[in-house]
Amino acid sequence: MASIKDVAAEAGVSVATVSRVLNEHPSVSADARARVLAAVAALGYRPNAVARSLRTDETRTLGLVISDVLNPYFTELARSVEEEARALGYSVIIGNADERPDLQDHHVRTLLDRRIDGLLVSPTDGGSPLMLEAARGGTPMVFVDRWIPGVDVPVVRADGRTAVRDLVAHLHRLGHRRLAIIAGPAATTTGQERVEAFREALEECGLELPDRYIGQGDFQADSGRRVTEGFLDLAEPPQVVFAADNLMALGALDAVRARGLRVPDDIALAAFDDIRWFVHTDPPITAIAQPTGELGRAAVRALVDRIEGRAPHSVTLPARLVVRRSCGEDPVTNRSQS
Amino acid sequence: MASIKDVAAEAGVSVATVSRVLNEHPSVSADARARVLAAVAALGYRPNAVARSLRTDETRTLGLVISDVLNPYFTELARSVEEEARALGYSVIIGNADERPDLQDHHVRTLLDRRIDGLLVSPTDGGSPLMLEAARGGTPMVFVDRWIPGVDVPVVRADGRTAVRDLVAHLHRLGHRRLAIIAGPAATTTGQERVEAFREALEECGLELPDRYIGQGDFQADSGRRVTEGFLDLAEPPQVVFAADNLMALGALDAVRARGLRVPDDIALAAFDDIRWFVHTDPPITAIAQPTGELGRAAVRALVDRIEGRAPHSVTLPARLVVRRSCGEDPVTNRSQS
DNA sequence: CTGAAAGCGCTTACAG
DNA sequence: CTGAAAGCGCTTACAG
Repeated sequence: MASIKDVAAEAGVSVATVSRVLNEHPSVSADARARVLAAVAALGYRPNAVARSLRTDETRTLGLVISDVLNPYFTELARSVEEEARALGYSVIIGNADERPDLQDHHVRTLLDRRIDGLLVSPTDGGSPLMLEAARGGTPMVFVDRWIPGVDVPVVRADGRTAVRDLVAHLHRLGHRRLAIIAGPAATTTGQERVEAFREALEECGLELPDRYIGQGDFQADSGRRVTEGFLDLAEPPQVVFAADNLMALGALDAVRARGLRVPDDIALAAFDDIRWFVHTDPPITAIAQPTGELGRAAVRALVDRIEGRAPHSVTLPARLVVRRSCGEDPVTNRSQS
Repeated sequence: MASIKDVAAEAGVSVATVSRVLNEHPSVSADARARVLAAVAALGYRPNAVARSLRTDETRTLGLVISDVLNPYFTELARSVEEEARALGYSVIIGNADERPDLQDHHVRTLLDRRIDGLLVSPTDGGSPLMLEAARGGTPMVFVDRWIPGVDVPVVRADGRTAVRDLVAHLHRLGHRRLAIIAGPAATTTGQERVEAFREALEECGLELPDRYIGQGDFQADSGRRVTEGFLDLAEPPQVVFAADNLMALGALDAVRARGLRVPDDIALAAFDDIRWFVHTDPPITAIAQPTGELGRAAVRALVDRIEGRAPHSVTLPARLVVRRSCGEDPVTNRSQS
């Protein structure tokens, strides 16, 4: 592959001049520029980004470590992150942690070794030594969706509290009194928050959230299935199951179906995170929708602010309830939404 | 950030010795090794992969350019690619082309500039000059899922011909005679092949595929919706719609639902590509499943073979029909499958 | 406006 | 076993 030396030789100038033309440095004569450009075209030259990065100490690359690419929520997040980054002149390398702290560390390490300019993380756990060290060690970093308390890193996330309250009010209005939740890992902020928000909302309606109605999941479908089976085995099963993410809702649906039961007649179901397929499931599923695209874009902007020396700020956006039929028919709330 | 010089100074050896320890070169004394390791730990040193790549001319990185990350098929493909690559000691950078040739070129260019060791591509179109040049210019390359004819690049893909024949036989048995297809872009191999396979299978059953029953889609949900509306507007609408990918099936479902019609009573639906949600849609959708994980792994192995100087080979794996209820009840075929 | 030269952080043939 | 040195492909302060 042609190097800058070849271009310089072909154009009859020094490599410095070639570099200046490539970087649009103003002080280059029109003649030199033309000759360089011709040589570049003739040789099909493309600058070596590796060499450039070594010299300039910037890679124009962002790392994004997410907990699970197969989760449509994160897929969409990743997509909006890449879009915004591209618009700002950055590439992004995605690391999929698969909800495994060891894999998460593997990716953080690899990304750091590659000297990415900044790191966007949705932590799988409470924060490994490596991640804490990176955050303190000056690597520009921003948390998206989930975060790690006690670390001085901006957080871009959605607040589902209001939407959860709307959901519980909706359920209460439909006559449901025994509400259960499939929780995410307690080591994640979203895992904790959604349970807390749910509990508070129940309290406002004068309802309790007994321990047997809190199932421990891990944001993956299998755990949703397992927890739901446990709920169904109870002497007094819940009337509603609220899954803290869309994959666990899928698992819950599997479990209900395997027993030959029907949603919402036998048991109601709702989920945190809305996905396109929820419109077409049997029945369509009531869900809490996050402004995913906005989150991704805001996270990139915050990170790039930090990288380029501006003050980054945390962002919290509201989530909203989308009522469908999986909790029963509600003549009051169930309008044109779908 | 500490460099190899700092480590050398701290350990009281030359940078050459540090490098040897780090690369597990055999001729290093136990004493020197111990001192270097101690210095590495003390400084929290991590080798700069950018510098190493510049020197060794290898990045241990694979590029993967896919047509649409939001398509669950490609998400799963990307995941298996990353897994296999990681197992073989490579990282992967994903570029999402969003079915746009210009974006595809953008990613290919960026990846090439970064000097990735090899490129995995599922082309969005018939092949831009850039891609053809890369293929001919010696960049190790492998096509996955889709490919570009006339280029000497190994192809790893699924052959859906048999499964499509099984599908059509199933439909015929159910009494359906007017079958339509929502095709993918003619510029993609999968877009073409699926229509051809469908047409051939129909012929075997003595059925025709008239032009009005071939709708031109682009593998995105919106096109599935639009084409399906067209079908439903026909004086004699088809009895079955076969969507050439899962997203267009989603769009078709939207369109059918918007008209207040029911699947399969008013119109039957089947899709190429199986996804988890198809079990839970209303009704569950009959689909052709690709061995996606295997495809991703085989593609990586072929690419790494090529990179490391072994002879890569093309791989074709069979797809299979998964019968559900979206085409009507079939007492013969519809057994324990789901 | 232009070029020679230094240097980014590594690896590796060469000499000892 | 070890180190000095060259060099990967760039960018950029410096001198002219």
